[in-house]
Amino acid sequence: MEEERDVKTILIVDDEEPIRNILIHNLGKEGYNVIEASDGMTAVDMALEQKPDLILLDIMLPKLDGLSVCKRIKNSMNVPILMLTAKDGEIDKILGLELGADDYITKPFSVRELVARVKANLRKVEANINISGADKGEEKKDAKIVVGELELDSEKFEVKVRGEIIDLTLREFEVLKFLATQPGQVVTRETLLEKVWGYEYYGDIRTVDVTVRRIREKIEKDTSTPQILVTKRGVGYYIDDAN
Amino acid sequence: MEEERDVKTILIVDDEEPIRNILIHNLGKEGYNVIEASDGMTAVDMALEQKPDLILLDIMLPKLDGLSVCKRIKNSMNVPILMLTAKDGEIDKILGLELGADDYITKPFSVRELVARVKANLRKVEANINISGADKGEEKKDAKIVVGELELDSEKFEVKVRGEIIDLTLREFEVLKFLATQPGQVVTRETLLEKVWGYEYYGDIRTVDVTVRRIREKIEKDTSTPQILVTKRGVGYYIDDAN
DNA sequence: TATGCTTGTAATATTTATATTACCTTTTAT
DNA sequence: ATAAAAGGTAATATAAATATTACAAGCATA
Repeated sequence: MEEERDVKTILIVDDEEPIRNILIHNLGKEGYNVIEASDGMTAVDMALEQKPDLILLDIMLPKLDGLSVCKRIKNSMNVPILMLTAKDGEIDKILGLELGADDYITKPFSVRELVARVKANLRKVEANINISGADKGEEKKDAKIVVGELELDSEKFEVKVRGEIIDLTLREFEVLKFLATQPGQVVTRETLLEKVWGYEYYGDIRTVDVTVRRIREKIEKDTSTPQILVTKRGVGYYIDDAN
Repeated sequence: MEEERDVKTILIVDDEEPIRNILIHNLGKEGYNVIEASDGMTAVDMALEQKPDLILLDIMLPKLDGLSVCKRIKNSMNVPILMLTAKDGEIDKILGLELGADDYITKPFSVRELVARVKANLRKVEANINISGADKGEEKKDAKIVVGELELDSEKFEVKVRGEIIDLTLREFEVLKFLATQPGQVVTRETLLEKVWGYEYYGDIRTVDVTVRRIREKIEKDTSTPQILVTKRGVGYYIDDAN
């Protein structure tokens, strides 16, 4: 029978001290040995030197972003990496770019859930079970979304309207994509701010209106009577799939 | 017209007077009604008595610490609480988050950021009140209501009558939805005003009639002999589910 | 560091929803 | 049948949400 192995070490990488403290406290309480880094460079160094059993990695980092950190570490060692993200759009990057992240969790996360995920990932490694973050969102493979005369390609970040390629900025693309993944469903501005801009965003709600207008300028025949990206007054916006 | 309607009240809880003053000044400037408490006990009392729309709560307090205050208040009312924390000794914050604090901000904070966070949190609450559970992703249970030849979809804010999609305004939709959730049940105008328009609404009762009429124009074959949204003379309105 | 592109902000204009009012019609009770 | 009550309607006024615009700030790139 296998005895309990020595204490597991977890490396936390986040530039916000409060977040690190939350994690240190809770994971420490669970009996893990916790080490921390506040920027990407340091994270890579610590990972290679101390060889933690698991890494919690924020995607937004100074000096070297989380995605690059993930790639570099995965390049030279096989440690489970759990990514922290602030908005839904970032999940695509994690899953799509084949960085080798093993799991992800969106902020704001419940501490209980995070601890559970950490445990699960450690367990799986120990049992040598091959896991991938993809088991969370199978349908994420839908790189292409087609709604009416709208086509989105999340891999190419390309949009076609009536067959014609349209050039959207990243922000515009993400808003359109979020709406297009659930055609007909009315989405509030608040939801868009949270899912596209990120929960940490605290700006004017009208920002959404302006972005919507810019999208419309590019995809609608007549901006004054939108046929695709439609307003539901008093509620928010939706993609009209009635066609 | 009066201007007392939606002035939001914010309770500031901090033992340092200078901090309180900064907050009072800045939030007051933004048009909020600001009340203050300098210790935990008073804070709980004031919260329960005055029912502020949002609470700014320092974690370090005399008499009763911020965490306990948070817990007590959250226990008896559902108000957004924004925790203020000093930059060191942050471990406690975790607990704050687990206790149901909605957000936190670390000292020293930028006033601009704090005001933005306050706004964001109030906005979130408001969005949830106005469009009840619409995109909270919680209970999809009552997303669709079908009564006779009437179908309501609360996610799409869409109404179908005899298969045909009808375009209702938000107010119309909410009245119809309220009635449709309890088919056959007669609802008074007063109840509708309270449930759809809101507690604090004091306006003409005729408003209901007019709204009902507009709904009828859209869903009834013949407005002079309503088959779906029916009047119960002397009482109010109801959805006829006898069909 | 200059340049162009993206994004956010704030002020204003426009559109749409909603409320209110006055008056009309129907029902009810006597 | 008639008055009183209840409800309906349409026109208009008001309020609110949204659209638009111009500009500024940020960022990356050359």
